[in-house]
Amino acid sequence: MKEKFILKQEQLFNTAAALFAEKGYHGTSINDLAQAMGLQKGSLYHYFKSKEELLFMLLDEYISAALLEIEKICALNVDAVEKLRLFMLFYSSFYAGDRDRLVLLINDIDKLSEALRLKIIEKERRYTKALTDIFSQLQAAGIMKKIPPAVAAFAFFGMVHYTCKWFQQDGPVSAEALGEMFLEIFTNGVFVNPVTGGDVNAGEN
Amino acid sequence: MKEKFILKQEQLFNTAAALFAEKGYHGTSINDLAQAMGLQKGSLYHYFKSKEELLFMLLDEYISAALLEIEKICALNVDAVEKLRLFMLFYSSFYAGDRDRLVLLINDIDKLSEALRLKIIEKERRYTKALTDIFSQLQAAGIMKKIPPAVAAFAFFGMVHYTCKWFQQDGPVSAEALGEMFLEIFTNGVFVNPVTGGDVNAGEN
DNA sequence: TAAAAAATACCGACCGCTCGTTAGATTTTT
DNA sequence: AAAAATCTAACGAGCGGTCGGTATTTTTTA
Repeated sequence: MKEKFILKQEQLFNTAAALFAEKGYHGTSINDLAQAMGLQKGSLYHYFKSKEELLFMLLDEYISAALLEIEKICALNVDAVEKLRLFMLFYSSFYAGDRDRLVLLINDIDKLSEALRLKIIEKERRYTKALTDIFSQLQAAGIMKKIPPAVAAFAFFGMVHYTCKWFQQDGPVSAEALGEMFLEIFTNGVFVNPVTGGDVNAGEN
Repeated sequence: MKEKFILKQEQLFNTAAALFAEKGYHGTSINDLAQAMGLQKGSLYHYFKSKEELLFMLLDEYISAALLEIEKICALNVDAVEKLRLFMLFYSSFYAGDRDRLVLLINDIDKLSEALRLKIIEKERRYTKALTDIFSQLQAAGIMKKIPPAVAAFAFFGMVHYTCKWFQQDGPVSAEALGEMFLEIFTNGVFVNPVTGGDVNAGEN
């Protein structure tokens, strides 16, 4: 039975994610982690070969799961408006749904060495491209304002990623409801009727 | 002449901010900092009494400057729409304008001990309240959709704070232009014409 | 089914190194 | 000569990681 190993490793991963998220990667010692698991630190090295590899596995597992779902959405045969809706709803609830991992992805990715970091960044790049492509399509169709797609994409990622600093899963707003709000803010804005003044280029095309 | 002291301390602060931003608070040693300043590490203790106090001073100086300006804006005798505009433009260009300090504020605030962290958080709380108050006024006036003001505020902060992960000051988009885009996205959305479907409660009031 | 063998999980001491911090001596500036 | 800035050397603690050895569990064998 390999099950036992996998099970305990998973428990270890979750504990590590929680500790890293709380005190930072460098701020959490292997000993801290061992204590939280009720083990001696030497014992942990049966589950990973180095602290850095542990961090990498946490991040990679997480981002790969997101990427899989996102590429499914992008492969759907629906128009760009609907694709954007699905993307944003999924992305919001996915990332607002696992605070610990999100904190790691935001704070500690730079603590990886070049080689490992690039593997993570490459995957990030893929779904950044997915979203900018959707924006480009929307602009080509005259539906979206001429805001640089990359700026729009990072503005959205910012809204979502920052949830790890304030959003509580057990609070009055669910992760799904939050996604709906982000979608609405991002596509139509918070104002009931458009208010002009500093408009970039609203209404053309 | 106290000038020399202040000047060198300022230089030290900027160096520390850059290193902390790059490698993290725990990832940067006093020795790293000393080398970057061309001094021995013991010598640095003429300029601060502990590493933690150094971090605190960096954060406090920065957030206090922002808060001062924000409270000026809130005290202006203009309507809420204009107040929101001024708030967002200032906030965007201020935070997108000093990447190092912003990274610290996002990543390393939790490395402070309880007592010092609370001092920073209290100031953050004040300008979070400033923005939520503006939203409440806009909603009372029927100008803004019924999105919880706190959610809207954090959505905006997220867009801005996340710039430290991608925005380059010397790139094709200036910090001011970025502020205009964020304002437009946030108030009117990226779509040219409102697209319904998942609307929270657009059009009422 | 029971003993033997193999694989797994864990311990605890230890390595070399770096950490933040301190204190006293020394150099540089005023 | 006084004051400010810097250096040197050392401290105790903690770091990530290693290793030989020991329980414990699982698998194989008879």
